[in-house]
Amino acid sequence: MSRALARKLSNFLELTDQDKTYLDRITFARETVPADRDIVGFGEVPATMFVIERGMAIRYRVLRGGERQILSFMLPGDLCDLNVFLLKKMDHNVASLEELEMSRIRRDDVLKTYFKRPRIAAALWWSALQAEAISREHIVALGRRRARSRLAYLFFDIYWRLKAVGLAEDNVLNLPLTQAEIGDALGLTPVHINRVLKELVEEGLIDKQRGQVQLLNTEALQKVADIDDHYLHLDAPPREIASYFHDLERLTDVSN
Amino acid sequence: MSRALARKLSNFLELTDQDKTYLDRITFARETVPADRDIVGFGEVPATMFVIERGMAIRYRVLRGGERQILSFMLPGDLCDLNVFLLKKMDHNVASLEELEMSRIRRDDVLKTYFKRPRIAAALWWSALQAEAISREHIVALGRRRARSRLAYLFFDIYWRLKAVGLAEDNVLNLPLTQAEIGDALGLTPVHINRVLKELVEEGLIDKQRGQVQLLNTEALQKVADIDDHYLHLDAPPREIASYFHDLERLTDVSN
DNA sequence: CGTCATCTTGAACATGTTCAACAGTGGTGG
DNA sequence: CCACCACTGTTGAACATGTTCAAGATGACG
Repeated sequence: MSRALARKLSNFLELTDQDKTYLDRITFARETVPADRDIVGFGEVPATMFVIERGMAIRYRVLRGGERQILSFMLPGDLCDLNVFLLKKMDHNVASLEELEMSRIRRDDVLKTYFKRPRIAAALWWSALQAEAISREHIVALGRRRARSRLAYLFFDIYWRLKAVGLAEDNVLNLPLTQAEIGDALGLTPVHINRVLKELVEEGLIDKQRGQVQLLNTEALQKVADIDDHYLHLDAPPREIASYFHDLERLTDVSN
Repeated sequence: MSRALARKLSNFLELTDQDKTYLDRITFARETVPADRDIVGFGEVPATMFVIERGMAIRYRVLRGGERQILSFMLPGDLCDLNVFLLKKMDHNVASLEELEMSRIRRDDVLKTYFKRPRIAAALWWSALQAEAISREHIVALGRRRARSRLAYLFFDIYWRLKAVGLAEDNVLNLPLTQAEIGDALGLTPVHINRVLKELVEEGLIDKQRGQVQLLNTEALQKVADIDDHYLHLDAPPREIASYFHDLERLTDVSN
């Protein structure tokens, strides 16, 4: 059922057919969500975890004054949240940015995975780690980068992540965001986003049209962004860890 | 050996004497680190995880231009990182802010804990979750709050966390930070920190002297910070989760 | 074809930065 | 014990980046 999840996890380890079958079995209730709908609301106690299958979602917080801060973007294959299982209630919202498809994974099945399918659990853990690395980069961007730099960083973040799940052509990315939403992610006003975006286009660094951005000069743009492509930690885990989980799984009941 | 860790984890679940003995057994190599030393450097592959026993540390990144962004503060009982185990190399540094004591936990012992002591593993997982909630709040602060608000937020963050491990008297917190370091955490310049700090003192909201901050009017200050105290998720996990791990542990070999 | 959201642009403004100078403070060695 | 040094904190003035407010243009969609 969940092609996206398998695709994402296979960045971390090679999935056997058996693994893929297992993932198919625990993902269920695939559904289509219209654009701009809250998927999980502040204060709720989510009973299942879910996976984005198609489309883009955000996690965000709204402050008392009504300002919004987007905490992260969720792309196909991303999980939300390995975490919320232990929390009593959500401290933020999750919403669709466009029409998307998602499916669910039961809390029980996640817990069981931890003990019955250590390799897959390790891959899930890994994807949580990657999310944290992304979140660290977000903090750096908001704390210590100027507007142009934040924008460039955003493009690369999304581009590399889309690319990692095979959803971006070379130097082109779909970005179904209004300028206000970009501002909410980067801690800037829509007006300023508009201006800086215009600059980047005029300088020939990017081109844009209808929710699509083309990176015209990646080298220069990456200099503007001041990042390298290592922070995503998309490469496989250290060998010893991988083999630890592999060995462990051989000793474990994999029958269900 | 590790009083701090047990103290912290007991916020999440009741630790039996056996649990405490187990934690003692897996923490080792307690050592004292002088102030302003890198504990784990960028690019390194950490072989062990560690726990802060006494004192304060930071995780930080340095940009090409030399600007620094502090990613998080690490207080006694905090782990660094449940995460790095799966990463090939560190994408940030960890350093001591003052003289501190830390001890280590072997990678193997962490992995074994996951399968042999599910309850403790759940508590470790929980503490990783809490760290993420803190990091979400950091993003909100940097993205959508003004300087006064960020400062007030920082005081509460550290205060509540210190309080949770029994290390803060009422409305007083030790904050062994220079104004430059506060700036590096909040995405502001030292000069501006100085000015806003002065404002807060003149308004009678706080008092400060020698690395110590007193919260004089918590109600007003919390309004300035625009946060509530729920985000730390210090309360226990949902009952069903707790009992799941409890049951699981009864079926598991706890002998070593 | 009308309506709503989004985008675009200008001008005045605010918050925070930069640069620079000096004061306090703690630690070190003579 | 004092003198010196380095780091931290403090303050002012000019400046820059990004915000706010406001108005109009464009575009998507029924």
